[in-house]
Amino acid sequence: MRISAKADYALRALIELAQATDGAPLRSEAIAAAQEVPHKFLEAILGDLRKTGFVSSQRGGDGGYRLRRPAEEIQVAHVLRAIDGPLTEIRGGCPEDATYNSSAAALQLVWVALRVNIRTVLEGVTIAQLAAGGVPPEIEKLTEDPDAWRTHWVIR
Amino acid sequence: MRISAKADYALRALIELAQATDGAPLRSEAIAAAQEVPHKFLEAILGDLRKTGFVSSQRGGDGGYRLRRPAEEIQVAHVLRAIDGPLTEIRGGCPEDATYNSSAAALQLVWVALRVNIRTVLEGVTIAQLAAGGVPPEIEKLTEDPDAWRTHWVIR
DNA sequence: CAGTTTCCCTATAAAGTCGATAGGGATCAA
DNA sequence: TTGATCCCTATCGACTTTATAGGGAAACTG
Repeated sequence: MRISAKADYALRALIELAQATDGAPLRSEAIAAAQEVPHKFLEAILGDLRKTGFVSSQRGGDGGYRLRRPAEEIQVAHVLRAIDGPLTEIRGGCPEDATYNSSAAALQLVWVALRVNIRTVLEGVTIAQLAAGGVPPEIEKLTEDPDAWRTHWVIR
Repeated sequence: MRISAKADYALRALIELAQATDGAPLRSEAIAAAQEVPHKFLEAILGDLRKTGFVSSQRGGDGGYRLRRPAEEIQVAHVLRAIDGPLTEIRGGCPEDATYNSSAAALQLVWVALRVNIRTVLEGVTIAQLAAGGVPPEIEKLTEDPDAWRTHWVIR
């Protein structure tokens, strides 16, 4: 699972917007500064988020960006799909379309099961929860094993 | 999670080798034909699998490739890491190295939990199981919900 | 030892993606 | 009208992906 810089920046921008409680919109420059992200790059990402309905924008002196949907309804998965495309892709297609000859047929089960487990996490966390500084208990539970925090290296 | 053609071909080649029970090695051409994979591309992949210790090779008239390790000990995750790199990457680094300011700190928990769930599937299936035509019951259980077989589209 | 077979190594290549940067046009509020 | 801000297009270098082509090196066969 490769999370691009673009997707990471998009999530951080949405979290920042979710934390702006007062009515005033946030300028892209302010978001970029708060999250230490290249301003012009973030501008392009905010454009994508606007086209996909996550934020609305206003130009002019008091302009900026606002969340367009309640933060409680925006799942991490929604953002990743809008920015990076499908969560799970096998050779450029979706898992249920992967076809194998009989000797490798079980591979498809692996890809479908993999997608299920990816969805459990990414559809189980909302921008509102992240903006509040946490994740749901069932997700947090997954991180409690110390091994979860260790990299498993390639065997050579 | 993006599974490249290369990784997919590598897994299918290893499954094919695991099913070759008699002592004779399998020629790359034979594997390519059985799995309908471009021969020259597969040759390069088999070279990678040899360098990473998954297979051994022999040249000459009766040459070909053999598994170098027991199929029961080769996890899908091992192959993907050797061919495609780390299972989970956030902006080019590992989840535990992702750093955020305090307002977005909870994102790291998402990435760590995500990696845990990815590992559960990919470290839970071996080449031997795939060659036998199935996956462990706890993995298969994940695929039983009909929704597991449906694509979740982007919300616009 | 010659011939055949197979692996092995290097080069090439088109297309696409990623992570930006630059410049200026469009729009809005005061 | 002015200044602020969003918005659009173009560009860029580096890298990755999915291959294809040609021939060298080694092993076995008779």
